[in-house]
This record gives sequence, structure tokens and C-alpha cells, in this order.
Amino acid sequence: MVSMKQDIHPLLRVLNEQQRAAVTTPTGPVLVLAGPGSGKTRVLTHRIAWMLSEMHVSPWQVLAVTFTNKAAREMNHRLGTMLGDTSARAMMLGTFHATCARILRREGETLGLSPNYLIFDTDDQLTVMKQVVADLGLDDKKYRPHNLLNAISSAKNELILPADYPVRTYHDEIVARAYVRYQQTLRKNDGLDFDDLLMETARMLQTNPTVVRQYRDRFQHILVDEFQDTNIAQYVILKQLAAEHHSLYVVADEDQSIYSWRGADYRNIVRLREDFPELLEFLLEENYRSTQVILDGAQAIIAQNSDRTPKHLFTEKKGGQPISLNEAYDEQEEADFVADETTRLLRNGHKHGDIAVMYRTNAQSRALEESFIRHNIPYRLIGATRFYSRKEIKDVLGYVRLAHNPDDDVSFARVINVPPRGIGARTISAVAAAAQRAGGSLYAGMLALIQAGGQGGRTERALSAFAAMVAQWVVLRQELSVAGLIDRVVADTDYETFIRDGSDQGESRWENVLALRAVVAEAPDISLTDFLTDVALVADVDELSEEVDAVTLLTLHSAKGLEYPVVFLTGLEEGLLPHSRSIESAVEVAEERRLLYVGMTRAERRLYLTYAFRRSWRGFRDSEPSAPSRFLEDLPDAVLKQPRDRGRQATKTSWTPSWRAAPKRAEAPVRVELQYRTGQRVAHAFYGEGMVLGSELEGRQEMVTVLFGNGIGVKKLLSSMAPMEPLPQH
DNA sequence: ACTTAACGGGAATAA
DNA sequence: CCCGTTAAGT
Repeated sequence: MVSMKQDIHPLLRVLNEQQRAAVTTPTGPVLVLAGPGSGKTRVLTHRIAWMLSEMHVSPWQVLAVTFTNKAAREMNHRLGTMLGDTSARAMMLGTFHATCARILRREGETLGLSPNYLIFDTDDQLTVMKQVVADLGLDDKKYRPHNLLNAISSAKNELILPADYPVRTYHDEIVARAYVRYQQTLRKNDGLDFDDLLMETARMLQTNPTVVRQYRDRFQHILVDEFQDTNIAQYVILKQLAAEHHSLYVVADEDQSIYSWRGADYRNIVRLREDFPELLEFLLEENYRSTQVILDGAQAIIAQNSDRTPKHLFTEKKGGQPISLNEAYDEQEEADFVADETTRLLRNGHKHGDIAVMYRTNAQSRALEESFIRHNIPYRLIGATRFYSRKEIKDVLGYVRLAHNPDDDVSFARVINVPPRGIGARTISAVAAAAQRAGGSLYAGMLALIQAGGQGGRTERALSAFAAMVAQWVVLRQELSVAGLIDRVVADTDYETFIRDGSDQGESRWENVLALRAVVAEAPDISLTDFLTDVALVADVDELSEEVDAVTLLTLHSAKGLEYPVVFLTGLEEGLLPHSRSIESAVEVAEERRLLYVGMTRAERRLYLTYAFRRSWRGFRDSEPSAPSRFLEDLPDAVLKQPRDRGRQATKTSWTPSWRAAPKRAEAPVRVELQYRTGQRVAHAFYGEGMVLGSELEGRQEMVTVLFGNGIGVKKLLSSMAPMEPLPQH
């Protein structure tokens, strides 16, 4: 039934029928299955507004969980303009991690957590785990701290406590011991890792009737975005909170589930249906983002996955520019193609900010950056080295963390001799030994050591000076703002002189310190605890501002939830997408495919897919040949700008980059006839005519070095792969 | 005690 | 290539 516009509630006017149904449904468990670009953020926002204005829900009773802090901010802003700032501010709105951090700050004491706990990031976790491996006398080659952390993270995501870690093998036994020790060490340092935030919250809600009642009363209405990427701990939190009122409103797209490696389990959708049998489901199938061509391409890719609900996405943006599929010689040429094409788009009226370049791994950004610099195109890079993981930032935060809690051994060990102040390895072991004896922190150990005396003048003076400095910071943190405290620690440690060593890198590091200082200045009243919590929970995408007009470089994972008029997806090669680490598992390959789907569906108007013919792998001096991604085979020619070169399809046999290949076995020498001789003239399908500079066997392959004309220059090609043939001699 | 060079091993996505 | 570790030099 078509209703007259004026009969429709103002909140609903901008919505289509499906969206309207989802927004106005009575409270209760609701699952909105939303395709990409189908306006799920809009639905969530309008649903909240609808509940507040039409269903007598108080903002205080609403908990909304988003995937990024940025999404939370945006939703908050939209609701603010729709309803007025006050009601928007009363809601609890944030990511799972941020929300749990807040709850634990208030209630954690029931679990024995200090209200001033700090969040330990990946770096800190690794520091702690290295200590654990050393303490337990484990071989760190056999039990890599990194791997142990992964195992522990998986356990935490499934709410498995150290004491309950399942042991089936000796290896499990070691992991279990490491887990116990790791958790003890974290707590001794008053730290929680990212997974703890979720696990401890879930555990508290499961075990503490008083707390759970309090939060069920408070959060009578819960809304969740990106539900397909929740893990078990997150699901338990939701289930516990919603157990009484059953007002749980989740938005999901199983085709965009790309975080299983972080414990996300899209079967939570199945659990939801089981745990809330009265669940109502809504579909959002109209896409408002992309053109039909882009949508068709993306659909063709995702349709190949089994175990999914088929969807009928459609858009009114019929037709559109065909998808451009491009092969480049290597990663440099690929990057140059992206830059050249960007320049062309800019000439045709696009802004830099319209354009995003996406890739599977952060390492791929390098070639792109270099090319953008050469072409003088402003860009910004998301991810890579997180701002808050940079050495200089971690150092300064280390001092600040010591002021917050001098018993934080991780921070203590990090900064005790930074900048170098004559406290070397010897002295540090003495401090550690004293701490051990006293059963206290390193800081306590240091104080004990100073009191006992007898270290020798130099060392004693250095230690006392450091101790006095830290003690002073602890006092000053009460009276100074965070900005003031940072100024003070930087001044006291003479950090500027240390970091500005005259090199360009030093300058850039100092600029980062100043940038940190500027960030703090924007929140003059923030408490030290809140500041340190925020810092730990910022994601790089959170910092993405629309005001900067630059091309965005980011991983496919970071791109989730974003959209751009023009998108380049680069490195679409076997080994990269799907990634070599996923290639042997069908389940993981399916997730890689979803990753491509997520990338493609970010594009509004123009989509470029690129792959390189050969690619350099880190330390290898020569690049390795690569094959186009198997996923590209599933693109119908109809959506492509030019039909594909059928000769260069991915082979179905699994391909491994050389650095993953099995060690070369001694083989009987195989005589291979060289096809090309130095001086030979050749014709190449892309590069035209050239002259062979040399030809040699590489393994069993003939590698030909050819000089091409037209400014193309020297290329190294595999005779078996290259679309190239010898020309008759004159 | 600190700095520097040489070496070896590992290599994905991220709150 | 980048990291951390180690050995030798300041």
C-alpha cells in the first residue's frame, strides 16, 4: 500500500518499506539481515529514534554497540541532531571493548579487579608473555610468545579460564601453564588485555546476580551492529543482558563476516534464533551505494560461497561504469597504474577524498606510497604502524603510565633506561632480584635496593634520580592535567634531546610526540585513567576524518563499513588474496572471498581490480612470479571493461610463494633447453618488441631478461608464463 | 654502560 | 625487508 507522504511519520519518510518495517517493529528480539549499502546504520539510528520518540523508551535504557568508535561517534551525532543532544548523551554507545572497559571500571572490583586497571595492548602483551616464557624456562623457539598469545586469545574469546584450559597434548599443557602465569602477571601489573575486557565482563554477568540485575535493568534495549563479527564472549554478554527484556536488536550480514580469526563466529546468528525463538527477522536488500555493475560483480563473487543465505540485492543505479581489471608487471607498475589513474580521475573532477586503495596486507602499502609520493598525490595511510604503537609514543605513555601506577612493571622496564641514564642490564637484574625477594613490583624492588645501598656511586645516583622522578610524577598526576603531566615527563626526561638526534626520523618522531600532545590538548579535562583507556582502544579507522582531502590507503579489514566513489582493490593474486596462510583451508578461503566481497561493495561508482604479474616478497632480491587470484575467474565478462586474458588464469593447483615453499630437495639435474638467447629479438603481448639481454635457468624455469622499447625498460620474465615469443632473426 | 654492525629468522588481518 | 639478538668496539 502506498501511503500519502504526509501520513507518514517524519522519522520514517526517508526509509523504504523494508527499512520502515524493521524500524517500527515492536520491541523484542530482532535480526536485521542487511546487505552492503542497504542503509543499516540508518535503520539502527532510526530505530533508536523511533523507540525514544514513539515507544516511551528512555535513552538511559539504551545500549548500542557499534564496530568502531568512529561509527559510534557518527551515530551519536546523528541522534543528537534528530533528538537533541541530551538524549543522545544519556545512551551508552560504543564498541564492545569500550563498553566493557567502562562497565569493568565501575564493577570490576566484584571480580577483584582494581578500578584503575590499565588496558595492555599487543606490545604490552608480548612483553608480558616473553617474561612468562622466560619465567617458565620454556624454549622461545618452540613456544613462541606470539603463538602462545594467540592460543590464549582464542581461549578467552570462548570464555575458557586458565584453570579450565583443555589439555590433550603436551603442547596444550605448556599453553595451559603459560596461560595461568600470563594471567597472573597481567593482574599483578593491574592490566587487562583486549580479550579480558570481554571475558571478564561476560564472566561477571554470568556469576554475579547483583551486577547482572543492575545492568539488565539499565540496558533494557540493546542494539548491535555487525553482529556477524561477534565472538562467543560478546554473544554471552548480549544474551545475559537481554535475558529479561528480550529487546535485542541486531544487524548482520553473514557475507561480510571477516573476523573469524579474532574469534568471531557467525553461528551466533544460529544461536540467536535458538535462544530467542520469538526472533523476528527482516531483510534489507536494496542497495543505495553501488551501481548495478559493481553489485553484479560482487554478487558473482560471493555467490560461489556455500553455506550462505542467497540474497537478491538490487539497486536503482542501473548500469554504471564497467569494472576495470588490470594486470601490471610488478607491484611498482601496479602502484603507478593506480597513481596514473588517480591523476586522471582528479582531472575529471574527482576529489582525492573520493578515492580509496585497498589491499590485503599492510606491507603492500609501501609501493603505493612511493608511487603517490612520486606523483605528488596526497594520501593518508590507515593502519600499518598504529600511531599509538610508535616507539616514541609508547615511551612517553610509559612515563605517564608509571605516574598512574608505578607498580606497572611493563612500563617500568620499558622506560627505566630510556633515554639512557646509566641503568644497564646488570642493575636491572639487581632490581628484578630485589623485587623478587620482596615479592613486589620492580619499582618496589628499586626502592628496596636504594635503601639497602652499596650499589656503587654511579649506579646508586642514577637509580635514586630515577626513583625521585617517578615519585614526583605520582604526586604531580593529582594536580596536573594530562597535558601538563606529559609536558612534565617530557621535560624531566629530556626526551626531546634524546629523540631529536638530527636525523629526519628523529624530527618525525618528535613531531609525533607533539601530535600526541595536541591530541591531549583537545580533551583538557580528561582523567588520566580515561585517557589511558581511550588511547588503548582507538582504532586507526577511528581517526579517519572527512575533512582531509587525500586518497585513503587501507587494508580490506579496515575498509569494512566505509564507502568511496572510487575503489582500487590491489594485489588480487594467489597467495595474497586468498592469502597463502589461508589457502589450504576451504573455510578460510571462503573468508578471503568475503573479504574481496567487502572490498568490492565499498565502491559507489568506479571499481578497479588489479594484480601483478610478479611481486617482491620482502627480503628476496628478485620478485617472484604470481598468478591472478582464483576469485577473478568468477567475474562474468559482462561486468568487465575488457574481456580477460584467458591465458593468465589462476591455475587450480595450489600455488605457494617461494618463502613458504618446502626446502628444495637435491634433484637430478634436469636439462632444459633454453628458448631464448642473448641478442634475440622478441615480441611481448603488452610490452611490444624487445631484445633479450640474457637468459638463465632459475630452478627449472627459464628466466629471460629483456630490454623493451617505448620507455618500458628491462623486465625479467618467465619464458613459460610470459605472453612472449621469439621473432625470426634477420 | 652504551653504541654499532653483523647476523639470523620470520613474514596476515586488529580492538 | 624488518625485527630482535649478539658480538665487538667506544
